[in-house]
Amino acid sequence: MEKKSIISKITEAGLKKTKYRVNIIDLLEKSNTLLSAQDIHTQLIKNKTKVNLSTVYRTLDKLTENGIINKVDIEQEKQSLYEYNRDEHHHFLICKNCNKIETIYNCPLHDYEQEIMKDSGFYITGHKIEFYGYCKECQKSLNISSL
Amino acid sequence: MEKKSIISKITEAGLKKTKYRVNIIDLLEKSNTLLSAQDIHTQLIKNKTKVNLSTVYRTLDKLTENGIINKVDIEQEKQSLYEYNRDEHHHFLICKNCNKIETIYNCPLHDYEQEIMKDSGFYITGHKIEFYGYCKECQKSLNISSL
DNA sequence: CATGCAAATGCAAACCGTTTGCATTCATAT
DNA sequence: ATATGAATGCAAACGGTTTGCATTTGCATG
Repeated sequence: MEKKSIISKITEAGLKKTKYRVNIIDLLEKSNTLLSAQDIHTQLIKNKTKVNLSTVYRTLDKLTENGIINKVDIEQEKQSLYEYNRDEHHHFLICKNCNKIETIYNCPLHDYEQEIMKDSGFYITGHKIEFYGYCKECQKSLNISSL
Repeated sequence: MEKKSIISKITEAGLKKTKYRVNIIDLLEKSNTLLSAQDIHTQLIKNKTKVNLSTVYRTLDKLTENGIINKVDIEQEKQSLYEYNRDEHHHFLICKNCNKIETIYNCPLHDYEQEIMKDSGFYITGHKIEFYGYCKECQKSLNISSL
């Protein structure tokens, strides 16, 4: 993503443009994996951007509040993870062996939610699914026959 | 559940029968809500069973490892919660207003999992769903029209 | 019933990801 | 150019959970 549109993301949210916000959005937008606050901190330091870990946390909070990024809490991960928000509903496939996290973009729950609402009276506004299992590579190395 | 069958649960798992294990299983089996380690500790103290919090944690770990209870991590809850394992596949409805957690017992994901496995090559062994929204009572108090 | 051994427990301290209070610096509206 | 509130750095606190170690307990065995 160009720097311009990163900056407009920030200002449109009513936030001040700071180098950390720009850098962190950029990092997340470019990353093809979920990143923890620590990961991001390490990356920034590596890129010669000295920054305090607590600033990273505060930045991530602000960006999450404003819908620019998503905070993702995965069951067995101790650290919260973050991703750039591309406004695409998705869920994660979590490998129990190598801990790799894959993303899937279709979701079958819409009809089912209607059904639950009718049956239970609970008004559903969102959901989260995590699938656990073994990725292609680990199936081979662990000798798991998938189908 | 009678005390006898609690004890056989413990011994069948190859664990020593201790008063804490018996009491904690009993508590969870009787509870109609999920309980945290703290909740359980408080309950035991209230029932005149002096016990250390770290023992509660160790007991819950052991019982979880042996499939007698389930550990449940809910997104915004800081503490892990525990429930007696009734071997019924289920998911939770989490009220964003009062934080009450309801349980639902049917699940539409089986067919969908087959599809994902075929499409992605990822071998799925389990999943977790959380639904967020508003329970019946909170819909009234917050004036949310559900349908 | 006595005994030995591994497992379970209590206690205090550590752990670790995250948050917070406060003084300083910075972004931006005027 | 400047004033003002927001953002940052730093160190310390927080809080749920884990751990090391000395002591106690459950239970298999004789």
